[in-house]
Amino acid sequence: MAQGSGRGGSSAAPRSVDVARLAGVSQKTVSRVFNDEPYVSAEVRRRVLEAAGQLGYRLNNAARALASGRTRSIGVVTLGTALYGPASLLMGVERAVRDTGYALRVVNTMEGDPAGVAGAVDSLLDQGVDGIVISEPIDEDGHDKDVSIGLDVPVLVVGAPPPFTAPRVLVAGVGADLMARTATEHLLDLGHLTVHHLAGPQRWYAARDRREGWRSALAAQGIDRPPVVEGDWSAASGYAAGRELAADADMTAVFAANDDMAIGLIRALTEAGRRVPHDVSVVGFDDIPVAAYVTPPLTTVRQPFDAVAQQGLKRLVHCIENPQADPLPTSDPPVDLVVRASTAPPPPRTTPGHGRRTDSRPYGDPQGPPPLIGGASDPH
Amino acid sequence: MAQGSGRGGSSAAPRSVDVARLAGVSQKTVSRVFNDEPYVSAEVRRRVLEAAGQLGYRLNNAARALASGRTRSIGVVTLGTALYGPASLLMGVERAVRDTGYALRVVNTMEGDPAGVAGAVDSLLDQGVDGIVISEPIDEDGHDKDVSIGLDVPVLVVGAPPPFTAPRVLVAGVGADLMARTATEHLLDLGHLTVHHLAGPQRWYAARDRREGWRSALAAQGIDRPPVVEGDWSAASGYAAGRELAADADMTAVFAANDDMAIGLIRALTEAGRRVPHDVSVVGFDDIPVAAYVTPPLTTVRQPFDAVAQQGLKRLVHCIENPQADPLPTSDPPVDLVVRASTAPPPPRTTPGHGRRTDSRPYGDPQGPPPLIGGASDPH
DNA sequence: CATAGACATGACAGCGCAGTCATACGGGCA
DNA sequence: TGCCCGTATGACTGCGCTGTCATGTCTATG
Repeated sequence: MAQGSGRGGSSAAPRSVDVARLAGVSQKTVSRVFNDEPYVSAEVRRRVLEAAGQLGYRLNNAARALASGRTRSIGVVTLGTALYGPASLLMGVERAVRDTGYALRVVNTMEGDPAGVAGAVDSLLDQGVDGIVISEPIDEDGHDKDVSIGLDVPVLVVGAPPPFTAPRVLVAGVGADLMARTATEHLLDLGHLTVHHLAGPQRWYAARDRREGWRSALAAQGIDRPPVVEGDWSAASGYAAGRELAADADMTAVFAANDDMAIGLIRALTEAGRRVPHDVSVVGFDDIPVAAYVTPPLTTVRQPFDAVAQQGLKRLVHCIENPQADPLPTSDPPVDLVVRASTAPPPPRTTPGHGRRTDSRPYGDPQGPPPLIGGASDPH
Repeated sequence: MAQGSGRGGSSAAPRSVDVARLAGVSQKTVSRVFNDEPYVSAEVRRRVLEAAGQLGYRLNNAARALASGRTRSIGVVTLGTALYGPASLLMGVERAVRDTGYALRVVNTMEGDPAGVAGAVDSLLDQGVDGIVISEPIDEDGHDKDVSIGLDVPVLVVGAPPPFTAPRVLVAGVGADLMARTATEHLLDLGHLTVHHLAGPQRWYAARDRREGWRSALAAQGIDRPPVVEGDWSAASGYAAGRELAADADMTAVFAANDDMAIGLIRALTEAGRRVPHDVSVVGFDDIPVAAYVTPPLTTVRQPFDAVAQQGLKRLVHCIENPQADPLPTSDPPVDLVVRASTAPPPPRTTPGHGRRTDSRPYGDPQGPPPLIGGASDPH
């Protein structure tokens, strides 16, 4: 229909019949070649490929999807932010998807979007996908709690517990709780009596996870938990939190739920005369690209986005292609604490207030370990 | 085929015929309703929608694409990095695409990928898209120069000149050259005699653009250009460049092609005893989220990613849906220089070496304007 | 030498929709 | 009254591919 002109036309994308005719085989054989099906002789395969190349033939995906019932594409639901974590995860997913031979469809859920994750999933189902990846979902007002997937499409949830009612759900944890715990323990090991926590917005599962890791590290040692300060991931919110925390003279260590907030926090502390890491140690989370170069270089935790995405997608694809089979096992990603110069032992407690050192070295030149740049403890 | 079972089955996605039967209309009428075609009475439309809701019907996109020849999706080619610029642009594109009613397919080109942009475009064409957005392409060895799009699919190139041979190409500039020029002029206006440039990798058009803006600002005032130092966008490369530049005692101002490099640069200068902004002023590019909170808060240029993406997509969609019509006009995005505390007038030149001030205020407390946080000159 | 099996290919139907055309109805206008 | 046009609907076809099954050829084996 679209193309009413008779056979004579020279434009119009070539179809598999055209290739078949040119190669002197049946249309079905062309299909076999392009799907790597068995039982095609080398000679015929060669002829078909040559004819295809000559005509500039490419498989029509729509027809393929219609006939086979599979779209060979995977949908991803992401937050619509350029935040380092979500963005990195998305890139990891893209890389991983490409390896699997599937195509990628992307849909955002804007924060505050009433439709939320459910709407995004719906739109992916409309578009037609064989599997869905939900990356770091947030829990808008608790309403997303029970997103149910009507269709029998497997879902991979990354970085969150499964709040989804669906026939087949996989979970790929980035192990944020464990990593947060490691970060907190690092501070305790340095001798800090307790560790404050600058949390992310608790609507985010990722933020809750990190808080939980912090909580469990303190709980394991029977340490009381100072009140949690909550930010919104932004450096601005970290700055605001820092002004608040700076007032607490006993505060010597903070675990921030991401690097941006840690940087804002450090700035506020510095302005308030609390030196980092002299007076206060700060650990971030993410290892954003500039973390090693801010002042002081930030001790932080690096998330294995690529590894998580790759493993998760392998499992998702397995689940798509072997609907009955058991899901592949999952292995925990490694924890990677990057120790730089924003953490140090706490100041001596004999004299309350400032420590005994009165040298005038500016904050820009911390006395702790020298800035680690691309060195042994800054693997890359 | 896929489904051999007779009519009796209760699962299997409902088709438009099923809806038609239930609503007592023809299949074609259901199609009309779902495509908002004219000539459907209100009563029939209501009945169809009700039946569809009852059955949980959703249009089958593959069939639709096959029958109509349009996939209603747009492909994006991005670099596979979580760098702030590309990531923000991608998010902007996602938001904009959603508004247009198209779906989004995403493909990365990894840096160093021999196939490069051409391969990514090819894979999108394989997948079937009605339009393509190429976001901040890079020019791998100059080989990408002439990516030609065989199919008659309109292409929108963002942030680069059009190196593409295609029937229909649109360009959406982020105006990086103009912005770079503004940044450079800001430094000259402060009294700096010249401005050094820490460039991005010149394979990137974005990096070339910024260098060109810097060049033209100096050229306009007849100022000699110091040699360009080239980094790779990373803070590490900025740091390395900083060590190099710090040796040049005459150097008082640097325009860095992105914020990450600016931050690494500042760290290196600070370690070398060159205070920012006392001794050296630094301007970054991008306005990454932490830019206002590093030490010193970074003067930088904010790119209007959302505006560019939105306008570009509007034009692309127009081009898709009106193949013959003239492309929509383009308007230049606004330049947004965010002045913070990393720039100041140059030190007095009477005494070579350090300026006249000897006060011992640490760098963390710059004498320039106070850190601007969420204030008037930090609009957000 | 007959025959089962592995291999190689083709004929045919139909996936679920949108395009085209035919048809039927109702009112304004000559 | 008859005609035409705008409206509303349906029958039919085919988009380009893949699944199923039939068919044909060749080799190994009893």
